[in-house]
Amino acid sequence: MQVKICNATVTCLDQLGYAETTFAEVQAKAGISRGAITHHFPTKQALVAATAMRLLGNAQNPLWPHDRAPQPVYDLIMSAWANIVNSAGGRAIVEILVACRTDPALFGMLEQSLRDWDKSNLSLISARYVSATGNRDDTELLWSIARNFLRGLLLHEKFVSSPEYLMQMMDRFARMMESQLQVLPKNDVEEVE
Amino acid sequence: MQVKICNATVTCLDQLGYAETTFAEVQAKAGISRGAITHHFPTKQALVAATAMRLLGNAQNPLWPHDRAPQPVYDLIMSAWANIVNSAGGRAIVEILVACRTDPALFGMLEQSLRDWDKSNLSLISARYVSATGNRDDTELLWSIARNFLRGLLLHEKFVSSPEYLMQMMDRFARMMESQLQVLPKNDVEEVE
DNA sequence: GTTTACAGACCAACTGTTCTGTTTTTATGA
DNA sequence: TCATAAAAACAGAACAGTTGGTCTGTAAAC
Repeated sequence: MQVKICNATVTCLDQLGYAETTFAEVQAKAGISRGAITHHFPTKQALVAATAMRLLGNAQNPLWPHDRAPQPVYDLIMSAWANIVNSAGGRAIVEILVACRTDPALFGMLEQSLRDWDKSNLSLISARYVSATGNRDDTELLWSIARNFLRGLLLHEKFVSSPEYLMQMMDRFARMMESQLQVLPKNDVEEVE
Repeated sequence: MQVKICNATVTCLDQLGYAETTFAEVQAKAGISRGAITHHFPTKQALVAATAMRLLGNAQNPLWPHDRAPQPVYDLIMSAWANIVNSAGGRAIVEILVACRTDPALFGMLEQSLRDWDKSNLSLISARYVSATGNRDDTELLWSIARNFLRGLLLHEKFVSSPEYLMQMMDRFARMMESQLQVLPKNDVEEVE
């Protein structure tokens, strides 16, 4: 049930935005009663926060499975855009991030979790890629930059002159990152908790 | 009067977000009557769209005056962050961009203007900087990337582990851009309409 | 005198939350 | 195993507060 509610919330956030994501709308989209939602999530912030946590859990990189070699930098960036950031879940996350900026209650619920996710996500990726400088902090900086660029691109998407131009931006950015990062050779991988 | 109303709207967008930017709130912040707002801007979308246009007009680069030499790439990126993107107006613009994604009425009012602004802004900057490849399209791509990164950074700002880390990201990104772009020598500048 | 600029009341629609019921599951004890 | 009590899961009505938009009234400008 909670899964069903959160999924409907993601759809609402994506299609309607944070403000228009109302209990009534989620209820209709999920095909359940009002009481079911308020029982599990007493406030709107609790509903959205729970949805965010679920999204982050799912997005904890389905992109590089443990048992296969890491993707090339270029491919990873491209598929991160297509499969994560520019997906219903990715767009929902951006709605939530924006809402956090001006909704103190929501921010309080998510601040620590988002910080932790950020750290663990960077740890995970830094274990498989390395900056041309060999510096681990630099690797994390570069991937942080990539994530922020992709999120920013989401805001620009509807105003881009053509879909091809957006792809050119992606390509140019990915090539630039490619020149700064490389896949770690397998024997150099040190497992991170 | 319209200026006063729009300024109050910017403050509201920045501090409260798009959803909480209500007529009542703008009215209170501007210290005027309800009728004054609805007279000039019959709908909320009209109010926000007018505010956006005004913001874009103001942001049409106060950063590189016509009578002085262009700033170095690094400096331009740094001051664009501090003075444009991460300002009340910049944050308001991001709120509006996000709202446009799910508010068709607002999107319709701003789509063309934002596209035009984008184009003219890139034209202006491409007249003063050039990609290492010498390709003008590449120059525009790079500056588009920069703008989207800065906007994305705005969403991340409240979740960054420390202000210093954010500055490290800025520094790293600016250095990366610096390696791809250079200021055009003065005699090469071709004026663009 | 006609249009524009402002003032402020008014209203229907909607929102988040609370609440009272009803059903289902779970825990308990003999 | 099974009765039964307690708790959790759901359903849906009710409500106070707010919102965007409209409407009438007044003053000023052209």
